[in-house]
Amino acid sequence: MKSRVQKATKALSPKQMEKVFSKVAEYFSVLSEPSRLRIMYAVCNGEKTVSEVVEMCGTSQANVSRHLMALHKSGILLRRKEGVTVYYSIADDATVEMCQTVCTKIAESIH
Amino acid sequence: MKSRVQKATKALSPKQMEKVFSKVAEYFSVLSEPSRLRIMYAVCNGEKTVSEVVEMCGTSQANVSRHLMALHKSGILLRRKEGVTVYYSIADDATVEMCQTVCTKIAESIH
DNA sequence: TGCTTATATGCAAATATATGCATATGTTTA
DNA sequence: TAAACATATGCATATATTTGCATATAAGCA
Repeated sequence: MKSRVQKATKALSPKQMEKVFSKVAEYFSVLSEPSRLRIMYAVCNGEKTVSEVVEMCGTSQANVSRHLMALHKSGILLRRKEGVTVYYSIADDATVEMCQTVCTKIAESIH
Repeated sequence: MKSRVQKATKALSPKQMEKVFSKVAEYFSVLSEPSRLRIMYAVCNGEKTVSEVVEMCGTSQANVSRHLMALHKSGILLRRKEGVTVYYSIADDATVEMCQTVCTKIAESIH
């Protein structure tokens, strides 16, 4: 009997597998920076403007902007422009839930 | 009412939060390389030796060894030595399930 | 002891990534 | 149109990461 992972990927050719691995790696890569996790934490309670995130995170505007853009380009955040202001929000709750699961597990192990 | 993420981290000081973010980032970082995901895929069906993984992945022995070690040090893989041979296996099914969830989502979006 | 096999590691080169600083873009208001 | 404000981006630099190659370590066997 095949494993769950094999089931999930059984229809894929080796070349397609490579593509999946590379995309999945990209996805995790976006979440592999403390600065971006801080930003995720700021945004995960509801839509925020760039300035709001800057204030919440205490990093430079340029940096926050770039990270928000990266999170958006990877599909993790939605981006909405209203006049001069740009709002970012969670695109997919699954990502937040995943982060929360990992955070909780690690937070517990810190005590 | 607080969000789930806030609940999960409400007891933590800013300094502890930083520590959590940095550890979580590290965790995702380990999964953010196609080579390591390939290795995870090779190992996720059951314990494998380094040589077996080398053969399955078609990468150099040095690389596979290093990646396996990284996965082990981050707590994702278990490591068991028997004579000259070293066996690696999944330490925590949660990680594999998470990878599988992400893989499936991305594999679907490839068609 | 010497040889073979399995695994790990040191080092250097190539490549990627994050950051700060300055500045561009684009929108609103006077 | 000019000035003010919000956001994005180009460039240089610092830092980290991956990889290949050679070699170390360590166990088993002749």
